[in-house]
Amino acid sequence: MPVTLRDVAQRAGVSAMTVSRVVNGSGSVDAETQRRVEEAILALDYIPNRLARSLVSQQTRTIGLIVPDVVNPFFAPVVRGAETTARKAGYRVLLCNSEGDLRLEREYIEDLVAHRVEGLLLAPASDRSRVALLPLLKGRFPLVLLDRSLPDTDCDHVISDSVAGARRLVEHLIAVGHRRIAHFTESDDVSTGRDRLEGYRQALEAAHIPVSEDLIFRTTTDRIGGYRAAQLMLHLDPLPTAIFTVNNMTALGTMQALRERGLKVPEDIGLVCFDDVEHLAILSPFLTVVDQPGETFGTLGAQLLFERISGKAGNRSRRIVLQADLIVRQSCCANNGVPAR
Amino acid sequence: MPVTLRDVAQRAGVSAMTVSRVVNGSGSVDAETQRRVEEAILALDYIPNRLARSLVSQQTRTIGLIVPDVVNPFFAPVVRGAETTARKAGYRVLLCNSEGDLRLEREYIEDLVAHRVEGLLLAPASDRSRVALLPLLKGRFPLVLLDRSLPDTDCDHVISDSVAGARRLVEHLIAVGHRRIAHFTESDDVSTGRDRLEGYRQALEAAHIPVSEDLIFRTTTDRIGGYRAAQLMLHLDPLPTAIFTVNNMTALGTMQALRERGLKVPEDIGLVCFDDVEHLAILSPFLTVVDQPGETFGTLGAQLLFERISGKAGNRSRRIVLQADLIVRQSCCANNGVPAR
DNA sequence: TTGTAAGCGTTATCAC
DNA sequence: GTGATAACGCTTACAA
Repeated sequence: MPVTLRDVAQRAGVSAMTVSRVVNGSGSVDAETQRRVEEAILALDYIPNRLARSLVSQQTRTIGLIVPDVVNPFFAPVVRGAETTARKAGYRVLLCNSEGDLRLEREYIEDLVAHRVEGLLLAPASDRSRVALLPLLKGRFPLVLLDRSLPDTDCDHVISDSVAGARRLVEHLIAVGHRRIAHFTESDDVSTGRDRLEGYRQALEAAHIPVSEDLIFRTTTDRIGGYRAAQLMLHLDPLPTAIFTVNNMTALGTMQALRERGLKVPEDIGLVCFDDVEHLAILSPFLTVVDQPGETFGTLGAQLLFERISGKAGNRSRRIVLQADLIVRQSCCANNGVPAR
Repeated sequence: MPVTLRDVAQRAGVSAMTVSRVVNGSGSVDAETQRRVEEAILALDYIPNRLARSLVSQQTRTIGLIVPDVVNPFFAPVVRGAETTARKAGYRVLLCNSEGDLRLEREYIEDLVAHRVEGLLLAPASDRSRVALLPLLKGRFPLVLLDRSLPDTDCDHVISDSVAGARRLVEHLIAVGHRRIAHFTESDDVSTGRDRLEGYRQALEAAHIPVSEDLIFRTTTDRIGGYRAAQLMLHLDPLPTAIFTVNNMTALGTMQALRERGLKVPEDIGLVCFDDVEHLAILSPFLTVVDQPGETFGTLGAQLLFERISGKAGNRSRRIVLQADLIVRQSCCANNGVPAR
């Protein structure tokens, strides 16, 4: 139903090829002919069919970007960074929300490949995302992993140093006097979760504080997960004096549960987490966090990807580890002393 | 370079058509042949080229969704609602971030049309978005506007009742004793801004409070905008006792400026806004807001669009106006009395 | 049940 | 400077 090249050609009294040349500014066209063609294009509101174009040119100038949650304040800047970089390179981005769901993620991956995107940026839902990537890996499809790495998977990465970040966060808690520190983490099949748990252990061990499995709660990395973990934790006696949650949303849910119990942060219990909570610091400038440079994840990820796409990347896979910055605010009793338990 | 139907056909020792039939489950294929073809598909990791498919079938089963800011807590659920509904209908969504930029928005519109999306959901950047839509409107292209309407534009809409919402918000302020109420709004070419200003006026006039242009500040609807408007407002003497901001991000920026001046909400000054601030209420349960049902915007918008696409919609354009709910918290001195000025 | 031919809308190539 | 032709990967229509 839409207007095609032929329609324009017919109206301008020329061949399809001439119209194509005018549209693409390729080849040379007589000035008068060009004028007639342009007139026809405008009159008919002709917009070239990219499907056909891509089919023949064998390039879509499109990349895919899959994240577990566009809405999460951490991923939002990642998306922005990737999109900006892609635009500058003349590429568009197909953005997909996997909702952390493996099946949905797999569907999106196939979908994007079916669309013949030239590369894929993926923040995988979990280690098990690997299965869906196997065919791509085998075919050396341009692929860059963001935020989370995959075991036994040799491909480009942009991640941050979760071990060091978590360690510093917990060291900070210890430095201000905490010794009974709970950790809310996710199931064992997400690299960031594993690494942050490792950082937690390292910090405790370095301070000769025994690591108690009773203080480690497995949960989902959303608000509900934080809420549930906190509820479980509240049964402990004595209560921990501080909590380290695996990410921002988990911290929010935790806050909610603590609030409902009448516990105040940081007076009654300390709270720190990974990922800053954009905007939130303005309303409640107290959560001490490890802030990851989201936009940089997107920017660098896209850059790596374009190097792959253009074949400039070589055979070895690159691994970029970004620094995660500690932002100390007041959520851990740094100023008021640790509650006695 | 990717594997094609022919490659599979060759490997399975059949014609391309047979492979096509197996892939699509259309026509009838001998069980043994089918097995061989499936084996070949698996062995080669064949994924059908959707570009080619769409080109011949003349349908992409794809819709476009353009919002000014995926990250904004209001639009996030809109996106989710639209995506879920689309998926159920067997469609995928191309999600684009216009950043409120008219040029970018226009590029995305053309891009999506070039992609031959079958319909478009658009939360327009401003009244001037209309220009880019003219060709679509003329061609009766399936289009549904979200959140914001466009002047002199006859097409399907899902908006909320900004006039009534704003009126109720300001009536509430008045009811608890405020009379000197500032309003931070956007430039005049966004329908929601206009409507909320209108609601503000109506509420004041109904209470026989003169509308003072000095109390109305035009700004951008992001955090920076709120911050700047608040800084200007702080020069007023006497200060207003309450502020009504056009949306959530503006309120955040306003908070920031007030905080820097040592003004507390709601003790020193009241603050209410449109749009709830997801998650935020947990940390700081005090902002009184008009909450718009974001997800419903997306869901209904997509439904309207699919009715258009399938031709079930008829000629007249539909206009859905959603109720905007007042959520009273404690940001307007309801409990503590209005500061004397 | 299976294969052949034509064509979707565009561009690359090579004549004219 | 311009146009015919083939091809991109696939499906519809028809033939065997």
